[in-house]
Amino acid sequence: MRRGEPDTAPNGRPDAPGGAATRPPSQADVAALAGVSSQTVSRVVSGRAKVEEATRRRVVDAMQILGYRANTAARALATGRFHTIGVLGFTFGAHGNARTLQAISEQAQDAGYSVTVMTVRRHTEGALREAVTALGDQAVDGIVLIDPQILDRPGLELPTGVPVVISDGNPDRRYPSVNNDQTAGARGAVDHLLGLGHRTVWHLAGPRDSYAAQQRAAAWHAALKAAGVPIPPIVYGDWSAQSGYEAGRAIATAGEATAVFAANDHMALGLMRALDDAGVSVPGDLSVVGFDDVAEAAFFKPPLTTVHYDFEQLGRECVSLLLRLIAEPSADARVAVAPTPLIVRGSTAPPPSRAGGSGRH
Amino acid sequence: MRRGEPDTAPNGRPDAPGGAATRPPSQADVAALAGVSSQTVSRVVSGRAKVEEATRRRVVDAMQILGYRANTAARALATGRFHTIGVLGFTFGAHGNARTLQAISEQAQDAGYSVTVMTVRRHTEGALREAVTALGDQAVDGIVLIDPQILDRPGLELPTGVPVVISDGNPDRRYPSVNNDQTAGARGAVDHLLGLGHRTVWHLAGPRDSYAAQQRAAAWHAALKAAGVPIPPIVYGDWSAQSGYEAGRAIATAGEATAVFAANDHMALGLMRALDDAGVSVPGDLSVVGFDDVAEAAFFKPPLTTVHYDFEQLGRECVSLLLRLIAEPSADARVAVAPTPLIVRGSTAPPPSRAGGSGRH
DNA sequence: ACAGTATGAACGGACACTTGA
DNA sequence: CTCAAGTGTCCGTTCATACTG
Repeated sequence: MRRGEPDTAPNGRPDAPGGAATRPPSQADVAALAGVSSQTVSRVVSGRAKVEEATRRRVVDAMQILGYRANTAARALATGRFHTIGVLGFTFGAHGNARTLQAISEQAQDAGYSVTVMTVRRHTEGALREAVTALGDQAVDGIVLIDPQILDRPGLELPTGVPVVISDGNPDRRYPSVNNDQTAGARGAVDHLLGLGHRTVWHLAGPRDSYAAQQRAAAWHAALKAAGVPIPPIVYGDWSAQSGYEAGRAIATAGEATAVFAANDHMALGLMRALDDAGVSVPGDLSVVGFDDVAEAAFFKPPLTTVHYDFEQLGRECVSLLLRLIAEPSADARVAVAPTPLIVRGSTAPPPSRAGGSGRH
Repeated sequence: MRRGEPDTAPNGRPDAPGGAATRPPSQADVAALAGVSSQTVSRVVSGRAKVEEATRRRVVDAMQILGYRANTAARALATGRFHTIGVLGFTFGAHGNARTLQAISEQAQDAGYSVTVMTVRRHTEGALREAVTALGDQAVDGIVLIDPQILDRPGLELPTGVPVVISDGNPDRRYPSVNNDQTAGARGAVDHLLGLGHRTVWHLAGPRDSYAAQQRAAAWHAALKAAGVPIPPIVYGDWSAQSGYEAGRAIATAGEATAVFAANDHMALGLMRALDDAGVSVPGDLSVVGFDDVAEAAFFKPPLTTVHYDFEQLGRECVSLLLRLIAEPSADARVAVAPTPLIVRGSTAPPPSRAGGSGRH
């Protein structure tokens, strides 16, 4: 039914009859109704040029009547700008990413940008290429990479020509990144525990391929080294409470640790549960510190001492930086990092006194 | 630098010199390089028409060399299809919505669709209109409404002309919806508790404006009524653990309840924490059932008995239905609901024996 | 007549330039 | 000469149709 004058209603006013709407109203329709040229409609819409007030009103009224909405595709085609940013990640279902995405969405919306989410499947080769391809199909003005380890994927090629900002990523790479101060957070956790008198602090780390996990582990290591205390082996989890539980069983069995710094709150929860099952009291026998400060952490039993992480600010800063780079590709990419204060609750205490014996088994 | 022949390189091959890429390659560029017409390139891209194999190869090679990506805006303009679905909600940072969004994203991607997230701010009038306007700006082929109470907003007008599917929404409304079986889930929770011998079951509900919360509360009410047991007053929370904690204090103070069905796991967590603080043992003195079955619920103390909720299936079904409606607006909107089985863990038990006295204060 | 290929008009909006008071 | 409004071209694709060997 494209260009056929015979079988279609005249282009001028396609939805006049009460039937199904043929197509959305265009600038031309508005112009016709308002008795002006479509150029004038464009002026009114963009607000970038002078239009006489009376004319403007007529146009606005016509838009109202017809229910005119600008066609983003046409606008994007003409301007080369999509007013859309893409967010690329493994998953948006996980706590931290979800909060970051929400902040990104709000900040982008305030700036008049839409947000397109692009999921990279963890385990399929093809899907990876697909997601990135879609992102490269000239549909976004910029990209926030929310799971930076995606960059380690072989065969990955981020689209060139659009700016990319990495959320919580490796600053050594070729893209600018926005980071909360994970190092300070981890150090704060370790120092808190050492300050309570613990001889050393164990670490329940996130997965090896996570940059955030690596950073936290490195900061933990550095803090112990700086304090000159022995460095226990790292125990690895996968961010899940389940993995924390398994780690907790191992730690309880080993029976050496008096303090554990977990790389996120969910693992800390599983850890505490395993310790409880093993008859190890938290914080009486063993102190636990988490990371993230999820809203539930204060209601764990015991309430979890944890490092507060500001995902919202992270997301907002990513958008700010990205929009700056979109407007001015050579813009300064410095970004202020958000602090990561330690929230002390009930899961940490001085180690059990030597006098009382370590005999908790 | 638009149409000026004088000050611009000839349109034919703008990025030939090694300088900064002027603009992405177009079909015309590919066609020129391959020595065919751009129409032939279009055919190769769409695969919808016969092209001689040798020609096809030349075109594909040319696309490779130039790094050609189809311009989605131009395609959308020409076809009227955006291959994008919009997801509209209050927040994607909350647990359930985040998981649903992730499932939507994956399912949409598999079908070749992008996903645009549109956040409606809870408390600003203007922003609401803005979000919906953006969504209505002819940029999506369909919408999944993930927070159906958005529909209750005064002045809200969802764009017409694109199909809308509601996730977990009121089926009485004008849009088709996909629902997990919340009613069965809530009934299962209540029946489980009554089956354990509790005289009645209290309900810690979600916020009044949430349709999901309403449905769970209604099912709880119906189950009690069907059992012919007394119906305690509803206690309201806001989904947060904090609100669960406050409710828990009130319930502990009242001292009447022996069983509480909480409308989500996070409130159940706060509830249990408050009970513990008040010296009420769970499940010894009081049983608690949650709703959602978050991954952490098994690691609460005690492990939470809860109704399992399949957000992933919910999201997938929403996309399936929406794509069906996009392809065929009059398609059948029936959708199979996912079961919501009760997962029995450690937070439920028979009520304290009357003999032992109810005297826990 | 047949198989492939070339042609040119939309799609809706933006913008440089032009025209009318 | 200023300022509001109009004209015409182009953005990159798709699709119907005309063309060619």
